[in-house]
Amino acid sequence: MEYNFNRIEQKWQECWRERKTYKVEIDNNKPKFYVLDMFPYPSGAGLHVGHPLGYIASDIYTRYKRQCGFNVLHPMGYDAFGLPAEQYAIQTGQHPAITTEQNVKRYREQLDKIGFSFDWNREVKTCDTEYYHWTQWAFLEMFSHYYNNKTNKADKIENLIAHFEKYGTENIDAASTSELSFTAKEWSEKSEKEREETLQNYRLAFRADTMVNWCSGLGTVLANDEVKDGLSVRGGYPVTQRTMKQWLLRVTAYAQRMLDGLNNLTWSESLKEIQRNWIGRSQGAQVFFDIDDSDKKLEVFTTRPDTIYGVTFMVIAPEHQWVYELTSEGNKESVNNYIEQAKKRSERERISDTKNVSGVFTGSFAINPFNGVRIPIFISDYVLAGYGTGAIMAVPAHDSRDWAFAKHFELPVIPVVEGGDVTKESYDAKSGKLINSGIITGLEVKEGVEKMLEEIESRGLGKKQINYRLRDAIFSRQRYWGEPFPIYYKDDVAYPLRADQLPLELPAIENFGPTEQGEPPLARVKNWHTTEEYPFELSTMPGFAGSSAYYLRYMDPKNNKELVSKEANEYWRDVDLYVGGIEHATGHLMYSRFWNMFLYDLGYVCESEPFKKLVNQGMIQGRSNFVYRVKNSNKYVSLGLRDEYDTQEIHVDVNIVKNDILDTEAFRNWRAEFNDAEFILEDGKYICGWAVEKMSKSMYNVVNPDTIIENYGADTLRMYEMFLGPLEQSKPWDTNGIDGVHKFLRKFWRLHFDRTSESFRISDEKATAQELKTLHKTIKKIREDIENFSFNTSISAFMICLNELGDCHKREVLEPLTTLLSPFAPHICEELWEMYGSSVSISDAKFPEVNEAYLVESSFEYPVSFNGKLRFKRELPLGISNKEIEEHILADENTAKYLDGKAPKKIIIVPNKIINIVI
RNA sequence: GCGGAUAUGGCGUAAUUGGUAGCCGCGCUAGACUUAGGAUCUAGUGUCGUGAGACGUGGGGGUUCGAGUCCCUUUAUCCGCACCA
Repeated sequence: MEYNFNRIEQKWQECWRERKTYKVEIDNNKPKFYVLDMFPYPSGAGLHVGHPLGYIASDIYTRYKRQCGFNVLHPMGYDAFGLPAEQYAIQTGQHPAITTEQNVKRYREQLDKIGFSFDWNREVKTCDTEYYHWTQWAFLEMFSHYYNNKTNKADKIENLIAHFEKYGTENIDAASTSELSFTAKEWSEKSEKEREETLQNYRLAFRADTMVNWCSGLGTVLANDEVKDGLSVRGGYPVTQRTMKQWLLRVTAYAQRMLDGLNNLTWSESLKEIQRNWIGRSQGAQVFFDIDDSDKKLEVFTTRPDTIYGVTFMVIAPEHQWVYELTSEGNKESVNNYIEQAKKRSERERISDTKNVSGVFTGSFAINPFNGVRIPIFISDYVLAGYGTGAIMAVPAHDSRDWAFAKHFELPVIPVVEGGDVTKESYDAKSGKLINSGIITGLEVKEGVEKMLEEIESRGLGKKQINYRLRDAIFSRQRYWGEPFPIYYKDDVAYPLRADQLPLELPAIENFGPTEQGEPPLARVKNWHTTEEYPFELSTMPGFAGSSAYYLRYMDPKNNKELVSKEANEYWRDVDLYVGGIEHATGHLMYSRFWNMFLYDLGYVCESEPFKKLVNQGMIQGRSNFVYRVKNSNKYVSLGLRDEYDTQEIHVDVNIVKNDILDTEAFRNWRAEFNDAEFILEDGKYICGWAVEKMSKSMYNVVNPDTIIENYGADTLRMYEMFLGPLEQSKPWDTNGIDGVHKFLRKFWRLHFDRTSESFRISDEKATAQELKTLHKTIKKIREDIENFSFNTSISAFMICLNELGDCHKREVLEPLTTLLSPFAPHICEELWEMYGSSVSISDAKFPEVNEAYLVESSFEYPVSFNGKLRFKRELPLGISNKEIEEHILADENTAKYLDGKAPKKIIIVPNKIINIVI
């Protein structure tokens, strides 16, 4: 019987659906295991062959774990709110909900064809009201909590208010936008509006005037991780800096915990490093500098307090709050000009223009607190308003940026660390002896830092401080297709809805663009207010809101009383294995950890980290094919002959090319312009050129899983995707080579059938020792490979196994082999499993165990080397002593030949490895 | 500039973790069976050499009886961050 993969796969996919084979429930008799894929954004283009790579890997692992006796949670859903559907809506008027629904349907069809073991009963869509109910709920919880640095966890805002009522800000150590100071009496005298403004300084979800990334192309603000090189990640529109009133999440409160938490996670080092860089912890000191003729003190942050004697000027950012106060009469004009210019520059210009030094003198002077020297204060955009205090003490001798600035404005450069020649360039190294440095002269840099920190604190000039690069996440988007904020305004003061008023449903609208006044689309909704007619917030939440806690919702997706029940959470706990792309390193994976830690503080979840182990699958790039058109003709020349002509390279659809050979008929039919194409062939074939490029429609290199499944079957697709190379490596998709794994499956199928009668027939004959050895070697290898996510080598192991078995039709060998193969190729194995006479799904079969007894060897073939060069091999029994081995070898006639009369200097014997004789 | 990763046949890759480099697959070559094959099967396939053999894991150096693997140095490619004080 032929291996009819189309029939088999369809049959089993239907069967699994009907029997609900992959439905999971809490089962306290079994250990749990949670395997999660990053849920997709259902885009209009559908899945290409690169998308399921991670899903296939996680599915293999899921099926394996299940056969090993775990109760495995393996859900799937859709990250359905987002920009593309909304951009499409603006262009076409088609409601994003409809577009999304269509795309979800298409995704589901494509996913189903690959044969995944998802529990679809637990499907979530972030745009479903029942789902975003809990996104809104979490937001309200953040709104009503602040971060207590003393207990190092989130605490109820009521407790903070109670403290204010009794003691004011005294003894408060809380994460805040700015440090406030007031008494209990002052608090009691505040109006309701003033109190709310004060509380916004502490809330974990809060509203503030803040410098934001404004993207006029998308008509919305963006978070830092949504901007790259001054352009929006989605769409590539330019981004400018602006001050706007926005909702933010105080993720910075959790910076240290997010940093520490990384140490206990089984994530790749590179991914952890990306998060560490993104958090960007730096330890240093806050120092106040007196300002000449003023009672103000300029606050700076420095990681090098040891270089304070080398400070020759100060620099503040153009956006610094004291810019105007520090500017003297005579400098007003130039300062104003500079600030105006700085405002106009986009983020992109500022980034690309880092080599040009620019700045302007304010006319003010600061006083160095250690040597009393009067130092000028400048304004320059190389100092960022958003980091530290927006002001720096400049040490040109030991900081390259300060050095460039000093050279440009001809400011003095005073070396304070021995080691470099500061007339040529700054000496930035953090080692050497301190010189010209008063009380710390002669100390090493490290000692100097310590000493200065003590001095700064004891003299009351400042204190030790830790700064983070991480910014609070801007949480509002001036967009329609997202979760509405459960917030209304009374007298411009934000009030939360009560939990029992949730969910606040996203109202339907018809025009999805911003209003003429530039307000968000929700401003078009007539009844967008509470029953008391207080207006709701017009912004919606960003994409990461919905994806931050979806892994919790899968545990208990239909619960309409809470995000997740205690029972479900305590059983499923956290994600044991998370598979997804590295592109979420600074976005989703940061926000999710923050969100989870917050819920952990409140006692809603029992694990502080959501994703224990994480595997980043590589990106699948496209492999484009080219034809070469002879210029000014409709002739096309094959790759090897193109040098003889003047040609033009044209992308050709990879689906009409096989093994780089063009299907010339299909090419003629591909597009009208090629209808009468002529070909200059080599060896009767048209060979195409190729290149690795991004997989995209415009390169005609998109390969759909559907096409592959039609031609080779889902099992072949699954195995080939794994065979392509190590999971974590990026690689181009190349359909060449798929025949190899397909042939393997066909061969495996044929072993179960009688050649002549074509009926299912396997023999009950006892397996030979050699066959059992091959089988158990393979079981061992496959087990190790799956645990190590080395799926490419496990496919090789299967192939080797079949090669070694040859024409073996024995049940004793083939039946365990079928189970072993079933996580990789579930359809064909289910079909065979049924023929073996089983009535249950193969996913309930026990994963084969290794019997080491079959693997025991009695002898070992030693490679014998002379001076490290292999000369011959000698088989010797196992377990004999090194002395006996030596005797055997010295007695060997080959040895005598290679020794050539000389005596060996040394004989190295590594049991079961090698024998090396040094002459 | 800082940080991370990678480099092995014509191609994708493998190597028991310091012990026979190139497993497995693609491609290619030859043969068999075929009316035919982009089907199937068999054999071969790192380079040079008729051969014995020599050379070979981006380049250079080192440690070692022995290095793809460890150390130093250098080059190239990819990724992340980037006036972060």
